[in-house]
Amino acid sequence: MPNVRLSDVAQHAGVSTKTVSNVVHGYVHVRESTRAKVQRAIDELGYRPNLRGRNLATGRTGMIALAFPDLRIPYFAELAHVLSRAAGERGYRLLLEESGDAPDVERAMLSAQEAGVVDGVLLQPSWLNSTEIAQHRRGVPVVLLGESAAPLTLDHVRIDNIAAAAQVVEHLAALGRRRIAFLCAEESAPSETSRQRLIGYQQGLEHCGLPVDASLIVTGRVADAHSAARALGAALDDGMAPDAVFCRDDLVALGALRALGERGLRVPEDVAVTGWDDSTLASAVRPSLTCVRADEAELARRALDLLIERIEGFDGLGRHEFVAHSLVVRESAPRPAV
Amino acid sequence: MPNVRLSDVAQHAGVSTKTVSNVVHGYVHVRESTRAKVQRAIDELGYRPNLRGRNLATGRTGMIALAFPDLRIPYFAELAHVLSRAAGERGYRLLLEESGDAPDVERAMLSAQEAGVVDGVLLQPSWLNSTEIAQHRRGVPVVLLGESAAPLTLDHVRIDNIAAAAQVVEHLAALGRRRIAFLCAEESAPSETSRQRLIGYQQGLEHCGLPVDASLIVTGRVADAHSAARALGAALDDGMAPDAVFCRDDLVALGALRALGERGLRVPEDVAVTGWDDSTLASAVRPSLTCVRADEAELARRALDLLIERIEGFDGLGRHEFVAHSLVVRESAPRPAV
DNA sequence: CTGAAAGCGCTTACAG
DNA sequence: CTGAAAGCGCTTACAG
Repeated sequence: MPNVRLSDVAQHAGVSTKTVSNVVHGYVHVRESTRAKVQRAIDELGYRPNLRGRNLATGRTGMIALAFPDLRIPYFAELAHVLSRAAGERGYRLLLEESGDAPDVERAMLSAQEAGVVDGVLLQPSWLNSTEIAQHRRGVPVVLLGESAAPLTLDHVRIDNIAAAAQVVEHLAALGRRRIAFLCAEESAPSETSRQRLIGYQQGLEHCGLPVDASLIVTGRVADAHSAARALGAALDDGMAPDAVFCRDDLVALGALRALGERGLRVPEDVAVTGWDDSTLASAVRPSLTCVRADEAELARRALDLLIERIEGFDGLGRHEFVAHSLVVRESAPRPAV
Repeated sequence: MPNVRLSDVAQHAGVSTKTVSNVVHGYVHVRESTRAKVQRAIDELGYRPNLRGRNLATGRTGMIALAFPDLRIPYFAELAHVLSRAAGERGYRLLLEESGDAPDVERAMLSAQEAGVVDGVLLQPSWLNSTEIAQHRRGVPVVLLGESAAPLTLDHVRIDNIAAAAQVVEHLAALGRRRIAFLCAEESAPSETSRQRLIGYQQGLEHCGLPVDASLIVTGRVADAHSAARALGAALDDGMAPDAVFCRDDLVALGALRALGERGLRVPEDVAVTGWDDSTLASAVRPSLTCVRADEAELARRALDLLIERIEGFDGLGRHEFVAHSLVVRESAPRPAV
C-alpha cells in the first residue's frame, strides 16, 4: 500500500515533481510556503523515495562491494566491521562478497558484472596475480587491499608486511630468543602474504645477527589452527627446538599454543609466540597474543577515500599506499625486562 | 565506455528490444537464427545488462539485508557466512547491516527505509522488544532470527534455547558436577537470550535434582571475554567455588578459561566449562570448548525459504520455527567415563 | 515468433 | 523560485 510516488506528492501539493524533488533534497531555494505545503503532502501520503528510481536516474547505487576470502577468518570480519562503519559515514553501504575457494568470484568482482549493483569495489585478492588483476579490470572502480602484488594501474592500500615481520623478529630477539621458527608458509606456491612475512622474518634475523635456518620454517595450511597445531607438533616431535614461534596469523598462533601446550612447553617461558592481525581472540585467549596490528581505521579511511575519488571520476595511475601498523605486546611474548 | 544499452543491441541486430530481452533471458521461443544474430550483436558490442534498469522495471533488487548486532562477534560472522552462501544459491545477495549499539538501525531495517534497496530483511534484534517490532513493521518482508520474543505476525527461526541449556546442565551433571555456575547474565534488563538460557539452566538443575543457587549466577557484560573474566574472577575471589561454569557464549567461556587459569584451577579437572555457538575459536582454543551448536545450515535454509515465500507474496500469519541444535563435546567438559 | 509502446520512479538541464 | 518534459535502461502486457 505505501506505493506513493513522487508524482503523487506533486499532484497532492499542486506543484511539479521538480519542486517535490527540491524539497526532498533539502534544496535551499524553495519558498517557505511551498516547502511547507510539499512537506505536508509528504507526511499525509507517507511518501518515501524509491531508491531504485533514484539509482537509475543518477547512475549511482550508493553501494560498495567488499570482497575477501572468508568472513569466518576473524581478521576479515573485523575488516568488514571497520569498513562498513567508515563507508556508512561517507554515505555508502557495503555489500559483502566472499571469494572462498573460487577465483571466479574475484574475476567477477573485477569485471563489469558488478556495474549497476555497486559503484565501486574493494578487493582483497587471494587467487589472482597481478597480471590477471590488471587484465580483468573492466569498468568498475576498484581499490585493492592486502599483500598481493598489485598492478600499477590500480590503487592499493596495505601495511608494510616486511617491516612489520622484521619488527616481530627484533622483538623476539630482544627477548633473548635465538631459534625463532616461522609457522607457517603454504606447502606449495606460498601466498604473497607469506612471502613478504618471510622476507621480513629473514631481514629481522639478519639484522639481529641471527642465523637463517631453513629447518625452522614450518609449512602447513594457513589461517587454520588445527592444521597449524599438527604441522608444528610434527616438527617438534621431529626434534625442532625453537625458543620462539613467529606465527603468520592469529589462528595459526592458536594452533601453536596448542601444539606447545600439549608437549608441556610453557608460553612464553620456554617458547615465545607471536600472532598477526590482533583479532578479538588475540586478546581473549590465554596467554594473550603479542601480535602485529594494522591500523584498520586508517586503512578503511584511505581505501574508501581512494575508491570514492575513482567513483567521482579520478582516472590517474594507481596509488600505492602503506598505512601504519604496530606491534601489540601481550603475554605470549612480553616486553623484555630492562 | 562499455555503456552499451539493450536498445543499442536491438538496433545493431535489427530487432526490437523485446527480442533482445528474450535472448538475454534465454526465453525458449526465439527462432534460432534470430537468437544467433542477437547473440552476435551482444558479443560484438560487449553488452551487459544494467541491473538498475532491470530492478526498476521488475521491482526486485535480488538483495536481502541481514541485520545483527556486531560482525566482530564470531557467531555472527559465521551466521553471515552461512547465510550468504545459502542466499547465493537462491539467487540473492546479502547486504550486511550491523545494529551495534543503535536501536535506530533495527527500526530502520523494519521500516520501509529498506524498500527499494532490498527485497527482504533477516533481522536478529537485540534492542527492540516484540511490541516495538510489531509496530515498526511497514512493508518490507521480514524474518526474525534469534532468541528475542517475536510478534505473532512475523516469521521467526531459532533454536530451542531452553532445551539446549537444560541439556548442557545435564551433561555437566552426568560428569558429576554439582555446583554449576552461570556466566553471565546482563546486570540489568537481561536479554531474552540470557533469560531463556537461564530458564533452561534452572530446568536442567531441577531435572537432575540439583539445588538452584542464585549465588552461582554471575552477572557481567555479555559476549566479551575480558569483562567475563573479571566478573568470574571477582566471584571466585569472593569465595564462590563452582565445579563447572555454564557460559552464555564462547567469548564468555574464553574469559572463564582465563579467570580459572589465573587462579590455578584446571579445566576440566577442577572446573568444567561450556560455551555456546561453536564458533571457530571454540575448537581452536585449548582446552577446546564443549558447547551448544545451532544447525546453522538448516537455520539459513529455513530463514531464507520463509523470507522468499514472503517476497513472493505469501501474506499469512507468522511462522515460528525451531531448527536443530546439538551439544558438541570437547576437552573443556568431556564425555563422562562409562 | 516478434514489434511498438508504455511504464517502473526518480533526476535534471532548460526555460521562464 | 518553479514547471514541463525528456531521459536513466530495462521489462512486459498487448497486438499481430
